[in-house]
Amino acid sequence: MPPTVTEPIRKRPTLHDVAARAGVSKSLVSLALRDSPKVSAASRAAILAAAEELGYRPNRTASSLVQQRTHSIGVHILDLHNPVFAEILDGVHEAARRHGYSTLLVTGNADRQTEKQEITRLLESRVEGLILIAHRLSDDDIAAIAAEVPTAVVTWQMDGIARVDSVSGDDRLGMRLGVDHLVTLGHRSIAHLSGGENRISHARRDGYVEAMAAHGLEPRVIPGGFTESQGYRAAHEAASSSQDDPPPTALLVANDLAAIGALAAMRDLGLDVPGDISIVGYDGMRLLEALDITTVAQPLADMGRQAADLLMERIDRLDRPSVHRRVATELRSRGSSGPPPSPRR
Amino acid sequence: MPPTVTEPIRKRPTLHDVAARAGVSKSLVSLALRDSPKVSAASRAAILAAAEELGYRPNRTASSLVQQRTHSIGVHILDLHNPVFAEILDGVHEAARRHGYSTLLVTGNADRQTEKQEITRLLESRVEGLILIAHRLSDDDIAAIAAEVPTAVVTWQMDGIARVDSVSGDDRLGMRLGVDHLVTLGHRSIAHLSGGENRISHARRDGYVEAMAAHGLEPRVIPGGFTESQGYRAAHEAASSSQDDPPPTALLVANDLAAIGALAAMRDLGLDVPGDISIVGYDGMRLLEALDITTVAQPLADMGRQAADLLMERIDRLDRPSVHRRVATELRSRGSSGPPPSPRR
DNA sequence: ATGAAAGCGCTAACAT
DNA sequence: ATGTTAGCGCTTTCAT
Repeated sequence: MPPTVTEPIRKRPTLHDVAARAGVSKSLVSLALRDSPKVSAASRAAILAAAEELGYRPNRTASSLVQQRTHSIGVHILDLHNPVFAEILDGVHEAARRHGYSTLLVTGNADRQTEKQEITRLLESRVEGLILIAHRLSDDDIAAIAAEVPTAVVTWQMDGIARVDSVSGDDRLGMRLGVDHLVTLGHRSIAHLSGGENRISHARRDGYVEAMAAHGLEPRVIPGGFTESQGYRAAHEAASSSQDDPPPTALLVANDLAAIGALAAMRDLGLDVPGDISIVGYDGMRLLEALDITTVAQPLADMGRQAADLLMERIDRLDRPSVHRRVATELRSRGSSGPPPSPRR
Repeated sequence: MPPTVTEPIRKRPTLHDVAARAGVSKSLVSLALRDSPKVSAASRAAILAAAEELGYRPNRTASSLVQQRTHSIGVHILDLHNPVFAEILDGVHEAARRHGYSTLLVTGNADRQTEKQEITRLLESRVEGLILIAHRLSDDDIAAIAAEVPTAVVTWQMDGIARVDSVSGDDRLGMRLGVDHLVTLGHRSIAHLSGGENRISHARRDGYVEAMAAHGLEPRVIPGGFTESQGYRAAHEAASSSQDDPPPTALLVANDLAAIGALAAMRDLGLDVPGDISIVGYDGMRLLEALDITTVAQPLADMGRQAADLLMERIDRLDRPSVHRRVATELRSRGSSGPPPSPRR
């Protein structure tokens, strides 16, 4: 059992208090605490002791104010419930730490209004750069933000906006990989469960339609979304055939989370995966390995790392031209995809 | 295509600049911007216009410094990869917003060292309160932190530490519910895949052992962890029988993520769930509904909400006695649990 | 090696 | 209703 602390939380000691106790000036304390070499060993020892005894804790708001630097970057995540974003964030954290920056993490939870508010908060906190891990803002919004602070966007390619860099996979190519995989397995009736009305979903949908056309196949897009439940509903709809419209033999889903939902729907419909119907997701989140679901994978942590690296570069050199980094997308074949059922009914 | 901004990022305008442009004093601008009633309509209009034209953005570090308040709380999350924590966080966010606080979100990603550093950062940023959504700190660490700032702990009951409140489910009861569920289905050989060496895992393990004893059954604990891969390994070990040690007919797993891994292991071993073996998770995260896995559920968002509410209360009344809130735990029966295979071999 | 003084951008107490 | 003034806690010249 730890000692029960009962004194009231007193006003925190300041540099002034430490200085008084160590019998030196404020300036010297400041230097000593930041390991300046021009402090004598004796003073340093006295100062460190005094700080320790008082439980001194530097005040970042004060130091940020005078330094005109916060040493922090803001990170906006679209939706913390999607593990994909946590994986991207790992890379961001790693790179930010490496560069000596701390991160201010916020989320709009997929609500555009909240998203803007949270970003405003970051700007008021004077972050030195901003990383948007997926977002719902318009190009104008982004341009306005980037006019205030260097910005890097992950999961979407940004072009022609000053001071904005971006990192993304190739969504069209990715969908092509997915379609090719299924066609190679023998599928011809492949439906796409879309991710809803946003840019990424549109790109993936377009990629799907193109790839189907390239194989001379008829596309079929079922409106869906990026969550398990939306995937569930869309998959349910896709697989419940009407008599004049036989169900597809494969579902290419807009993202991994929705693919999990799709799998659930097949189970509830009593369909075997991949025996009756194949399912392919998109993003490559870790969890899908355990779930044995085929997916079009992106190097998530690496995307975050690259975005943070680009941002740091830009903070140092504000007017470098915008760059976009395209990362490799690859198909990871697992147990949720296989040949179509042999007797087509 | 948005207008391409090319001017360099100039020094941000301050209150002083706005005041000069509007032809009034700094103080009046400050008042106007914060909707004080003692500003004339004319001045207010002029000030708002000037601020707009200059693209004025208040500086929170400055305002925090002078107000001696940050209007923010710190939130530490053990592991952003576990969707359980995102659900708890929803509740925290909701309550914090309601009380007019913003949140500073950090994660140690299950690394004790990083965890301490991140919390230190929060303290230096002068958060007015701290919420720990699972943690690996000692009671002494917590006591030291709480001596600086009001603290609320989620998922673990804290007792006897001044200025620390907590919200948790009843892990022993929860495990009892899990065991009872399986026993009622007819299971007698129920193994527990533990969550590793931490307090929560220990409590859940103890609860399991007690519940088994209450039914006169032999407990069997397999060391595991809180991740999918650890669940996978532990389940694999549990279900691969040696000849003198028949495999259990049910696995009661330390948390949901590990239960997903356990399910994967059964699939890879060619075992049917629940035909050959039943699986029950713990936490009640949303995703498990789609995956149709039985789990011992806690009201996650509500736990976060209550923790934030307690924290706000304590910020207002520092010396209120510590309180612990216990939330209801319930079994959600789904498709991963059923009767044991009839011919026991 | 150390200290005095100025000031970061803002708010608040006080004056008018 | 508006302006003046004095800091908040810190870093950073500039002296000594």
